[in-house]
Amino acid sequence: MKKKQSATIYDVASRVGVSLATVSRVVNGNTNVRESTKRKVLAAIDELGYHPNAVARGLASKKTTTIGVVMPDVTDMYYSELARGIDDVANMYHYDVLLTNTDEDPVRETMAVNNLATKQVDGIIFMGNELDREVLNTIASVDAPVVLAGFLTSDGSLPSVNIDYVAAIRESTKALIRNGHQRVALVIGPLTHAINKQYRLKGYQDALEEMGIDYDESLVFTSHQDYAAGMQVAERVTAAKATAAITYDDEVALGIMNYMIDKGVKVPDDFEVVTSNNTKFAIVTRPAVTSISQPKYDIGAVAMRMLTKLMNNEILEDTQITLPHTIERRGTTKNDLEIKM
Amino acid sequence: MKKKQSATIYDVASRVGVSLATVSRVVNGNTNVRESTKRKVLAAIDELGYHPNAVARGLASKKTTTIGVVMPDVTDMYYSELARGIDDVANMYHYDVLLTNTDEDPVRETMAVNNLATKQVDGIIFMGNELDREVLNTIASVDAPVVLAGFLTSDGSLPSVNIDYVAAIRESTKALIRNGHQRVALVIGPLTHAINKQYRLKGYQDALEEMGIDYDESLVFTSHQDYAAGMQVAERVTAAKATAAITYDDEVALGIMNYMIDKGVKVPDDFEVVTSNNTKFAIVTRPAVTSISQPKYDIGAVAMRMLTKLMNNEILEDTQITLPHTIERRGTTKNDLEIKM
DNA sequence: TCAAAATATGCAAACGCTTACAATGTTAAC
DNA sequence: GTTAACATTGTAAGCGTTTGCATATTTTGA
Repeated sequence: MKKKQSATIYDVASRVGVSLATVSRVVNGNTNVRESTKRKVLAAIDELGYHPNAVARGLASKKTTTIGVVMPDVTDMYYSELARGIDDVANMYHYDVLLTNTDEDPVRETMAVNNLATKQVDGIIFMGNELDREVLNTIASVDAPVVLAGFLTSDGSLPSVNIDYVAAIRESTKALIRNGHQRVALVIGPLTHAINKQYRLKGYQDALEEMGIDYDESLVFTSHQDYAAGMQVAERVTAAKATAAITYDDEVALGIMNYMIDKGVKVPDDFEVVTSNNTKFAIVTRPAVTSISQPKYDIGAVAMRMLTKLMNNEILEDTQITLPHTIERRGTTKNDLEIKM
Repeated sequence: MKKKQSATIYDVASRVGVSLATVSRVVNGNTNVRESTKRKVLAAIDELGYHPNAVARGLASKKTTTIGVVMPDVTDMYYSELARGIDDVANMYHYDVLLTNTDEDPVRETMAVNNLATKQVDGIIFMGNELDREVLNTIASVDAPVVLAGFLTSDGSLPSVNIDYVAAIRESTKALIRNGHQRVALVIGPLTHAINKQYRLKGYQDALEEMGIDYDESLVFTSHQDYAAGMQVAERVTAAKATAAITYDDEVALGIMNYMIDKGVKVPDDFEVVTSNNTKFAIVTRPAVTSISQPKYDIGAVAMRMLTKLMNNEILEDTQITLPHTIERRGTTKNDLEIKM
């Protein structure tokens, strides 16, 4: 049933009348091969339809030209855009990508990393919201470089690429306050996550302080990262008498916005919304959602580029990379929304 | 810098005082091992932190427990949901997933398949809209089973899982016609693709015929699979004096809907829209979009399940699987939209 | 108690390639 | 014509497993 067993390096060697080593050299682009024999080898390779076996190659060379990507969920726009950036530059450097969804479950994250180690990946890119202690240990025990994309640990012990979350949230919060809001809700993920507590919340608090508004804990909400959760939190936001909200996730923002619209609250006239990820979700609604614009594709791409260097044992001049962000003003904020840094 | 070289099967064998073969047997769950030695081996494995090297294993056993997934774009909701279904059942059967984005470029699709063959994947799941001749040849030359998810070839030469596109489009078209529309636009992909010409267009034509309406070619539009393209085609749809549209892609549907809304056309009062994929995009807008509901996750899951059987050399009783679809009635169609089969 | 049957274990040959190192062939300067 | 220096090619030892076959070792039945 199956096609004929593909030729091995031995087949082409014997056909040309040279040794395995020579064939291996031409396959790997080694320069020390006479032009004429190189041509003959190439011809034989072509005739036999020889394709080097990557597994054997990996065993012999200890390099698999494969990297692992562990992410919460491919189905989440934010992560899939990062993944696309990763994949594109991975291909550029001839790496393949082994993808794993974890739903942010530390157990599955640990298993994923271990599994990738077993498969001898040359490197790993890790996405999520927080690094569980156990996962961190696992990562540390793995003999492959790891870089974080789109989040970071509080101690910066692992290379990562992100935007300046503190500044991004600070700017948007201030812009909202300048728009006349005294009660701006902040909807983020669990405060047990460094990215939420030390960065997003920090940016929010900084803005309040700069604008001379007292911090009110009851305006900070925790929500899951999906549309339904947004709808739910919207009720609490309303109860807290907030007149504007900043969210960390686009789907959550849409949930909030639609809750308002469905309740007859005018957006942006009576309620303004700013979200954080600027995925396609932010532009397909009416009104479209004002958002912090993260260079998602680039975050993935840069993370992958860092990883190639690490895999190549190059020294990174900077392990904590911060990419620039902007604010995309759209219909969920009043036209006079003023963005100042 | 790097952690100590991990232990090999040899290390645990010598520690316990047994041969490689025995260790290999316990690792692989072979039953022919005395309970007492099995315990000792397991203990040694634990102490040494031994993890079998999947690459070596792959070389020796000719099985990599890895499958390849080639898809147009992870960033596309439709495909990423299929991918999630694939990934989940792949994990269930202990397979890892090698992911490749092709943007539907036949050249990249060919490269992807060849590359996966090189990496010795045990099977491949292919997504897209059409199989180019060259790609088809490449697939045929690969020594690994392939199953198509979410599309099919006209000759059914490859296993695949889909919904009944003809029926789905026929039903929605008829429902729209019953709602009083004489000019229903059909927005699909290139007619060079079997899935568009032989299935979607067919369903549309069948509906017209059954409802006694003449087929008007000028109501059939071709569009790229994204939001901006939807906006563009909307203009042509308007010019053609269509009063309703059926689209093959949710982003396209949103583009059309927003174009209408922006032009002051009331949806659904003056224009009705039905889309095909029922992704999150269809529910986050106001109005939410009526859609054919495909079991996307299941399509991926079932495709993967088929693949496991194929990889296991089991016989498939049915190679062309059709999963049931429904119609999700939402705000872009009038409430009295009547769905009949 | 012993041979035969059933279980456990070991041996060693693959698997297909990379890569030091050794060997051979060429070239060029004198 | 030599020989040193360089370019080209070959040898063979791994890489870490799996697995068919041979060799113990234990169990079973009479």
